Amino acid sequence: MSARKTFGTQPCSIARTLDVVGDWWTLLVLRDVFRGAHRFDELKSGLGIATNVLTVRLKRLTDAGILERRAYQEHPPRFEYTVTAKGRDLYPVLIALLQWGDRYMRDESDPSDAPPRVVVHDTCGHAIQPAFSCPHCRSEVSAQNARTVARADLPRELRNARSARAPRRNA
Amino acid sequence: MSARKTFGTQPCSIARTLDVVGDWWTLLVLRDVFRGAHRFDELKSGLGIATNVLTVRLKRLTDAGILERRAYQEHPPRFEYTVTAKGRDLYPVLIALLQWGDRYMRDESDPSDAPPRVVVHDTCGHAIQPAFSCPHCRSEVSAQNARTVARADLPRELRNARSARAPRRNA
DNA sequence: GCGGTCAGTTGCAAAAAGCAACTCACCGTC
DNA sequence: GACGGTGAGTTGCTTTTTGCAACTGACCGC
Repeated sequence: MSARKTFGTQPCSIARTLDVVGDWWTLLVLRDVFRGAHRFDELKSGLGIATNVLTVRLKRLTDAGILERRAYQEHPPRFEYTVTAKGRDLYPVLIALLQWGDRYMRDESDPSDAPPRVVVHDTCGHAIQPAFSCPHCRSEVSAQNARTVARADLPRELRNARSARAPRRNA
Repeated sequence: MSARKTFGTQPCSIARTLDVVGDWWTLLVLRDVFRGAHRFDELKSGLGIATNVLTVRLKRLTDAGILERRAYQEHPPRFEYTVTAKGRDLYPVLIALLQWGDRYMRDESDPSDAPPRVVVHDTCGHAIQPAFSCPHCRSEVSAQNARTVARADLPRELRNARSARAPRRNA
């Protein structure tokens, strides 16, 4: 019947997020917007994506409030796409994918196949490898020392994470 | 012609990673394996995924070295799927998706729609919201204060990030 | 020997993706 | 002032992928 199921109704934030950005192209479109490609044609030629697919992706992303579509001239109408605050907050997802790919998806037989992109932290000016860390004890968080549990299973006094506060305007 | 393009040939770690885990189902399968679902049937009924699609996804993930397929009994042959070290390192991707969904994908009109899962850090025992931080200056990394640049564009003395060292066996 | 469980396979219909060609409104230029 | 080029798509057609349902095959308990 349907060629895709919706995950949006699942009571799980991962499923709901994937419902919006979980397909092959969407995150790559976002990656290029982060890198400064804002126009339809830039995205098209940079990604090698079919125009009809790009049209649909851009519409979905703007409908979801992740991108913003703005006319930068009127005659003829021309548009540019920029990330909203909501879209900016997807940056960690891209960083996480980047780091995993850097570690595992390189061609080991090709010595020239170094990761071509590095993350630069403006605050301190260094090329870095950001890592998830615990705001409480500041040590690194990985699948080895963390797990997710149903909120209901947590002892009441440990439910101190204000998970999902209202969308922040800045930072 | 083809209904999907391969990103694996792009010289970009994000693209290469999405080539493996970038579709609608793969990361959800992985999520459930992290949560302790290891058998075909558990995954099937937990996800509501079609069996043929699950078969293909599990095969892709084991071929990619992200999951491991092990017979847990011989007669009749029964298998279980567990994450490898490579698969475990995808945990940050799921965390990143979880946190974004917690912030943006809740139903604001439904007060009972709290995020049902929280991350617990075994090391300190607290429910936490892990954040990407810079190992150098320890401040939070976001799209606001970081960007990716082509490695070649970096001043030589700042190329101090050993990005993508060989796969670690532990931690 | 009957129903139940596990781990799939097979077959078919519907949706999505790829590709190529086309549109429409302008803009610069020869 | 016709000619080519650019930006942002739309349309049409074909190939893949997904969803769904039904079926298989080996065993197990009763």
